[in-house]
Amino acid sequence: MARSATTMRADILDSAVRLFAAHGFRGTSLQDIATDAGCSKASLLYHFTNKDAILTELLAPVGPEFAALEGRLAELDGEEAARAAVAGLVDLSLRFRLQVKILLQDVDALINRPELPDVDGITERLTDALSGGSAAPQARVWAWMAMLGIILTSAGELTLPEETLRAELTRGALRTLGLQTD
Amino acid sequence: MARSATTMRADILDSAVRLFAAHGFRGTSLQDIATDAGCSKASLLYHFTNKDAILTELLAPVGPEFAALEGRLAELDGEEAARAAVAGLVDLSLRFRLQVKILLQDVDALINRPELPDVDGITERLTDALSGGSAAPQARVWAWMAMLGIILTSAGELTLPEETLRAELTRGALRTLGLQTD
DNA sequence: TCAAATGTTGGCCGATCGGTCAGCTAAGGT
DNA sequence: ACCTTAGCTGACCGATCGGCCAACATTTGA
Repeated sequence: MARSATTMRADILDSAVRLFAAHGFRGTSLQDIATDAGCSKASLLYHFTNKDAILTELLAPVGPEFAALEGRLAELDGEEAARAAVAGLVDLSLRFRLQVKILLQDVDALINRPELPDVDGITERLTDALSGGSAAPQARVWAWMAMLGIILTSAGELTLPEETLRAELTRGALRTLGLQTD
Repeated sequence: MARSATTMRADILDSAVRLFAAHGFRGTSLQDIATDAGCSKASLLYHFTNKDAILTELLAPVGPEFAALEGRLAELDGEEAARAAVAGLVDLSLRFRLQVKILLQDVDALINRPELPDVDGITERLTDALSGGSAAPQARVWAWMAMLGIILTSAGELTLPEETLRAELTRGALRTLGLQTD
């Protein structure tokens, strides 16, 4: 018992989220995760029932956060809703960089999994909120939604400090939607 | 000899580009492509030396197009270069929807393949062109570059006519970059 | 002190992957 | 009629995948 069960699970999830984000879910083997986490492949499957369970658990915190954002947006209308949606999405994307990347790049492998966040539904409702602030057509909103998640793809390459990145993402989003920036 | 060699190769590439775009390179097996193209797996490997060769060939037309765009941009400066870069990228992304999606989502599987377009280098030079028109910081340009490619991900879901999509993508890009729109 | 519980591992399994090969069919030239 | 060639295929191969299990190590509590 080198590490406690809690520590071991955390280490495995830490390795998995980095590797899934870098090489994709299908491009990462259990052996890859085990090597990175410093244990055997069999040990992974003692702490997690299977590979999918690892993915499900590391994405678990994201679902409720999106749901909470949707709840907040439901009470707003028009431009106010759109600005809140931008702020919320920028915040979530920065706080869950790797998870958002996984959600986007492996969306095909994740679709139709009831235990995971309903990406399509979430996207649809957020699109409604973003469109509320202007007559921004479908394509413009879609474009910005996609942009937000994918820019974090280049996590390692973007050397900007987090606050600068947050400000630029917010400004770019508002501009794309046709809303005034400070 | 059901189909001529030329027809067969074209059919295989047509199946492959759709399946790679939908399920990823790693998520598509040779058997999947063969079934879709209506032939045996062995027949694929008669027409193409291996799975990589299929990928290389269906991406082949994209590289020269990007290179040509870079060439045109090299003769321009400042805002003029940025506007030309936007127009060129929108055009390429619309004309090579599926290929662009593959390039983005499977970038990890494609990196360091000398026979394929140098994604990193292309991105870097286009980023320079886009930045030329304004003081647009790194993050804003990156964000829009990513957006452009990924929006085409939702090819099937976006029901907008191509001309509307082209206009909206162009307008959104110019706005994000802080350039005036018509 | 010694089980019982917890954590860990090497070795193994069936499935699937990309890729090979001998051999089949059909068309074309002579 | 015959042979060559191009096109195509079922069967098979080695490698790798996710997952399972018996056995072993370590800690814990009575």
